[in-house]
Amino acid sequence: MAKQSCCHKKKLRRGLWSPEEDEKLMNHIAKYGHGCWSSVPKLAGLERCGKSCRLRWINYLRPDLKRGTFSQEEEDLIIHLHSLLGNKWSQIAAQLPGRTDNEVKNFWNSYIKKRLRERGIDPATHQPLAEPAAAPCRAVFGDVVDLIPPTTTPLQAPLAADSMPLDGVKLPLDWPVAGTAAPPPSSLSRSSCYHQLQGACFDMDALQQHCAAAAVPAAPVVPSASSSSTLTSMAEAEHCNASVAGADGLPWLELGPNAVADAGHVDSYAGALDELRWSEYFDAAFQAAASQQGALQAGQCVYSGKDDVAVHFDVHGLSNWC
DNA sequence: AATCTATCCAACCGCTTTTAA
DNA sequence: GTTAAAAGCGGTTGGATAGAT
Repeated sequence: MAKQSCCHKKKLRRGLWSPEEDEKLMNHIAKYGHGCWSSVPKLAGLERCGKSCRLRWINYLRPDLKRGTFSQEEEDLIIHLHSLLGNKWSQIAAQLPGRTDNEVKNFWNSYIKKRLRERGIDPATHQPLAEPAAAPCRAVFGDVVDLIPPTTTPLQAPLAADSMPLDGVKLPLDWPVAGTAAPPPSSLSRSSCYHQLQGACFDMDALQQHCAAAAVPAAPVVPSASSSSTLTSMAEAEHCNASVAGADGLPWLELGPNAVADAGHVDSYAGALDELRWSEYFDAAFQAAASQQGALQAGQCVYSGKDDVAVHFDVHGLSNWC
C-alpha cells in the first residue's frame, strides 16, 4: 500500500507547535475528545495533519503526563525492562505512568546508553563490553536478553544470594526449561533460580503451549492509559500460570498486577522498586564479573557456567501468554 | 565576543498492525 | 476475503541550547 505521508500534503504546518496551536488542540480535545485523529485538525482549526496532532497530544499535551527528569527508580526500571524487552519503547513506557515512549526512548539514547557504556556494559545486549564475541552463547533473540545478571561468575561461585535484588521473589513454577535434566523446583527464589538459569534454555513457546494446553481462559484486558501493556499481560499470565501450577509468579510481579496496571499506583511499585536497584545491581554484577575475569575462558558465555550450552531466553510473544 | 561542538528532545518519516467498510 | 484508512510504533532528523575553545 503505497501511501504518501500525510505530512507531505500542502498547506500543512510542520515543525514546532506554537502555544496557540497547543491551545486549540487542547480545547478541542477537552470539548469533543480526539475521536478520529484525521478529522481533529479540521475540527480544531489547525493546519496540521492528524498524525501530528495525535503525536503532540500523546507526547506533550496529555494531562496525565509526568514531566521532568527521570527518577533513579524509573531509570532502573527502564534498564531492566530494556534487558527483557529490547527497544519496545511503548511497552516499556506503559510501565512508567506519565511517561511516553518517545520520552523513554530519548532518555535511553541520550543518557542511559552512555551510562551503561561507562560501566562497561553494552546497552544493546546488557553484557560486558570487553567480552569477545562468543557466538555460541549469543542471546538467540538479538537485543532481547535475560533475567540473569551479566557476570562471568561460574556456577560454583554464584553471586552472593544477598546481592540478588529480587531475592525472595518467586519465579513461576513450570517455566519450560530446555537443556536441563530436571525441571526446576516448584518455587524458586531469584537467587536459587539464578543457579538454575545458568546453562538453562527458556523456551517461551513451550510456555505458551503449556498454558494453552492447560486451557486457561484468556486474560482480561486491564484498561490502561496506554494502548498495550505487556507486563500487564504478563501479570495476567502470571495469574494464569499460578492458577495452573500454583506458582507465585514472575519476579517483578510480586509488585502485583494492579501496581503495574493502575497508573494511579505509582507509589506502590515505586516503593517496591526501592529494593530493586538495577543499576547498582549491574554495577555489582559487573564488578564481580571483572574480578573473576581470569576464570572466564575464551569463548565461554558470560552468562553460562557451561561453555557448550547456549542461553536462550526467548521473550518474544510474552505479551501473548495464554 | 564569536565560533565550534556536544547534547537533548520534539517532531517527522516510513513501516507495520489493526480496524472498518 | 479484500482493501483502504487509521492508529501505533521505532528509528531518525533537525533545531535549540549549553558548554568549551
